[in-house]
Amino acid sequence: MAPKRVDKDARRQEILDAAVRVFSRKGFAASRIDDVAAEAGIGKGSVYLYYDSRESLLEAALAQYAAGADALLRQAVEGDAPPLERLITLVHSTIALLSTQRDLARTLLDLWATDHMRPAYRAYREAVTTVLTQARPDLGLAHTTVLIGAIEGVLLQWLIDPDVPLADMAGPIVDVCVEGLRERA
Amino acid sequence: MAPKRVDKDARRQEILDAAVRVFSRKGFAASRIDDVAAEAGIGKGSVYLYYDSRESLLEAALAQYAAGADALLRQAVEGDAPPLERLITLVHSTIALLSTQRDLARTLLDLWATDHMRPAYRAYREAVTTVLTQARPDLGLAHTTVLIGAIEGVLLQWLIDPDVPLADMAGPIVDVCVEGLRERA
Amino acid sequence: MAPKRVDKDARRQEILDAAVRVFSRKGFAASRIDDVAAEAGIGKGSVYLYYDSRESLLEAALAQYAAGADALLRQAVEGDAPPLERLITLVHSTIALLSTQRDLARTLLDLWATDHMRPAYRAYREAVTTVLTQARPDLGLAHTTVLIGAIEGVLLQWLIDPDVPLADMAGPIVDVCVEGLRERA
Amino acid sequence: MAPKRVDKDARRQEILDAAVRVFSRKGFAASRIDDVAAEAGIGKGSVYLYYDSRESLLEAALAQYAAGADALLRQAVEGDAPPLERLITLVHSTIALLSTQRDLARTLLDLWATDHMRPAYRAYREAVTTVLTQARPDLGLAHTTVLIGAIEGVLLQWLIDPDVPLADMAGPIVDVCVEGLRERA
DNA sequence: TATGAATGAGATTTCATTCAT
DNA sequence: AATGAATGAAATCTCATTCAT
Repeated sequence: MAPKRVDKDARRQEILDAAVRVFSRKGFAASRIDDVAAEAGIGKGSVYLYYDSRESLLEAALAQYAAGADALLRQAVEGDAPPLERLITLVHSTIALLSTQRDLARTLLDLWATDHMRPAYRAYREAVTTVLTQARPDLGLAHTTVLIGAIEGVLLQWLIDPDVPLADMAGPIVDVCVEGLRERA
Repeated sequence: MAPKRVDKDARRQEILDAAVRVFSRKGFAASRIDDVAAEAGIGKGSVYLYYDSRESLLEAALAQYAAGADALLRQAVEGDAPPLERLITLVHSTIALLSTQRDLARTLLDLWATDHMRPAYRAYREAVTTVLTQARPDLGLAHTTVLIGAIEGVLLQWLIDPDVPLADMAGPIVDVCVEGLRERA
Repeated sequence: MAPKRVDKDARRQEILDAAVRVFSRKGFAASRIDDVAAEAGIGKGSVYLYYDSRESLLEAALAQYAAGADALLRQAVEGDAPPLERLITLVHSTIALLSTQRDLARTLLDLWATDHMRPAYRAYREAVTTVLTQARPDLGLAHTTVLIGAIEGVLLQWLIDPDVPLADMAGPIVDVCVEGLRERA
Repeated sequence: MAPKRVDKDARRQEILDAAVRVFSRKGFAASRIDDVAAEAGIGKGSVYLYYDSRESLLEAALAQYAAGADALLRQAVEGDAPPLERLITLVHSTIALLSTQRDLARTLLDLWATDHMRPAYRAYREAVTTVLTQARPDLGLAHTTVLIGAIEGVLLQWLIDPDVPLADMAGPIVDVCVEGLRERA
């Protein structure tokens, strides 16, 4: 029974990975169930043995990302290190998380303007705001917005142009948007 | 001789505006020609008197934005003012341009990850890079990327949450990403 | 009043001629009212001042041909000359009629397999049969069919390939299908 | 592994046969995909599993005819029998081919004046010309045209009026257009 | 469990016809 | 009388989902 379960879960994940690759290449709107099945190397009908609908594949992709992101956010908000350090860590780890999952990141971007992303996005904004406020109670929402913007905007550039060295950008972002702030203090 | 209701150019623009509003609400992929026609208050077939296809509505929206953006970029690159001032002006005017056209901006975002946006996006990046290099030859690509990222990232937040005061964000962006740089020099 | 009437009739005929040219070029099925109006150099709506519908343009074209053909058939059936001579005249004049109206002939062919052509076609077959029977009571339906076939088949070839010298084909047809018969008698 | 109902090739042929029947009844221009699907007893979308478009159904019908006709033409041109005999055989077998496929023949006629038929038609004319020239080098293009015309014209009559005994017409055509020629030699 | 043929709702697009000017 | 913008019914084609095997 147990091995059976492992197989099913593994197959479920294979299909999800295939779906995310397809979504990344063509965008969710242009991605067909046929494409996902072909990418996963299975029959089209089999996709429906693991996911209820095309839409549910999308939800599973978002949920998978949210799970990873959630851990980072919790660490940042609840950690023991000084707030500024936790903030820097969050920037680094967020970028690290995304830079290893380019297909997923592209899929997220494809949905950024839809209601699907609303919750994940809100959580992220709130966590950064919380930590930045802990670190610098004197700074306002505007600075949070700029910092978050810098992270997302750099991500955006990398998604369009893979030559943008995303993994190396955490440093400059911190230099400009966070360390710069520290210096002035 | 006299046009039945409005002249053709005006009607063309009405339809495009309606389309952009629909694209903004539902995303391009989920927008139907019926929706656009209903939004414009005309029959479905009439849309095709002014645009060849659904796709061409999209292209017209992009072209309209590109025309506005192009003027800003040219001013920034070719203007007489000192480079740093031109850069600041570009940030302010880009945000001013977009903040008055929220629906169009959302449509652009909906397409950000597609090939459609590639050219406009590249032009923008190159212009900012050019001016920033004029202003601060010592700074590298990484700083350009952060600055562009901050602008786009702030835009992104405003698109998802209209309460983000986009029109007021040019100042903080400049403070953090540009003025900060000046001080250090 | 009279000149007004003449104008209307002339315009009606202009439109019909334009329609036949368009039908000839594109086939009736692919011909649009817009095409006809453009060919006639008038507005699309004006076509409807002279013809009730697209279909009625087609009927008018057929009626016009039928009127010309009818005269030929009557001459052949009712004329005073010897039957064989009347038959030869019919072959010559039918081909003469069609060879000066290639556009109309193409339009007819486009409709050959439709119910529209049934009556005109039946009248033609009956007339030829009548005259051939008068000329050669000993010959059967099969010979009529071959003769009619030869005429139509030659026409067909000319419609597809304008280089076929239709106007010169009446002679050979008569030689083979009619004179050949006479010789044997 | 086992096909659900019939194997794909058989289903493809069923659909084509249904399409040809519909084309025959209504003409290609007036034939709807729904009609074809209904005639084949399947759903509308299923037609598209086997043919890319409405147009491709037409092309398949033409290709199917062309394949059969091609065999006849090759036999006539390359056979060992005396030329005149091969010509007579060609007339007989062409009519035999068409008389067993009335629906297909009507479809062909529906397209006679279109570019689709140009190649098949040209091949046919060339083959007849070749063989007739072998048989009677003294006869010119005009006689070929009359012979081809007689065949096609008889076919035409049968298509409009099924009572015309097409299968019995090869004899009279040969008598008039071919044997008649022999006698004179 | 796995498959892919079959389906039909729904989308895009065309165009004959109408009618306000 | 003449126009051509506007319309919407009807056609083609797509594809998520189902289900017989």
